[in-house]
Amino acid sequence: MSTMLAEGDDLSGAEKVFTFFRDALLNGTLKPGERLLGERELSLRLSVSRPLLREALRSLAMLGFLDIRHGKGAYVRQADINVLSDFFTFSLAQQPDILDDVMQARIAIECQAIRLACERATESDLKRIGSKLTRLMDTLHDPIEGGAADFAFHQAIVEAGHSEALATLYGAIGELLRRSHVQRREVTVSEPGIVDYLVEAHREVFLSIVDRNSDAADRKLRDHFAIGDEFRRRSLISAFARRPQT
Amino acid sequence: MSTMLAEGDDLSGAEKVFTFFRDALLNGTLKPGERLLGERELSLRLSVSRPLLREALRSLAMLGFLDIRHGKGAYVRQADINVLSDFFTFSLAQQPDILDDVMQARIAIECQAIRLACERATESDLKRIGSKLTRLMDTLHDPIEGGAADFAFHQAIVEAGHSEALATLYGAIGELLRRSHVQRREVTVSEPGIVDYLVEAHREVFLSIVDRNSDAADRKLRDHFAIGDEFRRRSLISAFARRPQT
DNA sequence: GGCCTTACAGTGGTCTGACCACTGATTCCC
DNA sequence: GGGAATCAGTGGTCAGACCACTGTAAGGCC
Repeated sequence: MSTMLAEGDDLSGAEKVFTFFRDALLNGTLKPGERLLGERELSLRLSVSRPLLREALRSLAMLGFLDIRHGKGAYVRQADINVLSDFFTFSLAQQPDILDDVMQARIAIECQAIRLACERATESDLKRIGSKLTRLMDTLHDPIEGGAADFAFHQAIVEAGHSEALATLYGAIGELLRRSHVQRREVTVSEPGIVDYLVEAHREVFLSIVDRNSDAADRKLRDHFAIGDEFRRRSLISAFARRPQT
Repeated sequence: MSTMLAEGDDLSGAEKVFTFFRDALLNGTLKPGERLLGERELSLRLSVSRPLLREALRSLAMLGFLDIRHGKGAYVRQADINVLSDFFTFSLAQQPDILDDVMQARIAIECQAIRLACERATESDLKRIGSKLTRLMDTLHDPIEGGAADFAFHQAIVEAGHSEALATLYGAIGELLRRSHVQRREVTVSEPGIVDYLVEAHREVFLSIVDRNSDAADRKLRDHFAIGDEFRRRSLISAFARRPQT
């Protein structure tokens, strides 16, 4: 209680409230699951009106840091990654050429995660990755299912890295990746040799992890991305080449 | 029977307003730069009170979609990726022992960025990185200045990668990184050989970029991080070893 | 006595109407 | 003509009231 003291008054009201909660969340005064005081009580302590307090609270809720339930109260929530996905998806609507760039982030995260996975993956991690690989092989000719399986495979690798930070970042761009995955499959599914390649590439990546060989795994994964680009490029070319004939 | 409602219309007031604007932004009814009607006018049109409208507006502003200026009005803004930085700082800081883990994300981003930098860096990029290197060498014995210079060097590399997504993610963890940088310098500054090592390691990384050798740059950087860890570990050991003697 | 219903207190949800503070342009005085 | 005072429009803030939802405790029915 006594920790709630007014310090800098230079900020505007809403900013002041927002900052107060941000700091409280950052330095651990407020922990996930905890329940906030009532709005009336809080507005008194922070010396702001209830509507103003609500503006700040609502904003925090919108960002996923609070869960406000009618008739019960406001609860601190572990930040929700879904907000990030929404945000990415949203800003993509205004800036479509960012997708290639997101791919760079994806490579960065996965290549580091796979290194960690080589050190940290448990038996059940490996088993999970393996099962995704099986699923991938079973759905090779279905763009939608296949794309999903592909994504699941890569996601399992990231999880096997057991790094919260990497998983968080990956989750943030996950929605965008999921979308592009299916699209890409649709484009390349008819490309000759693609099926064999897909199986082989993913299998090699998987085996590198089982081998616990970080450098090899990194390299295989990097190659996989590069060759994927190449297939897509080729497929685009042939698509345009076919067009005049039809 | 009235309890059975199709999802969609049962939104509460604030949600309704928020959704209204979100849709307007998504389908292009509202374009960046455009000015919104006044709050009083808007609250009339949407049949909600001004405080309620403000809750929604403030939330949108917090997400970076609006720019509200006192005495002027609210303007639609191009979605700003930078709010992600705040978000990450929040969501990562909530998890206690995340700092070591953030380091993994840092390695992931920098190693990919340096690969891109080898391909994309301009002359002025290289010049900028070089100047940071000089600054780093001039501040070797000052933990605070030295830590800042160290961070600036690495940041310059990421920027030289010219990837919006990577730079954004790096900025997102930047705040957490900055905190640990100075700390680490304070711990290791007394370690024998550290000064020579720091100069040499950074110089090698820099030269690899100038050489446009992606693989080498990646490797050098990775080594640099690994050895930094080693120094810190050794320094911790000797710190504990000394304690009983004093 | 046990279960269902009801009433109540606490909480978020919303509204009204007022006043303050900032911005920009207009007007007025020098 | 130039600078300062003025004013209208806008967001910023406030107080107090009432509504709607939730969980619980008191009460009534079986």
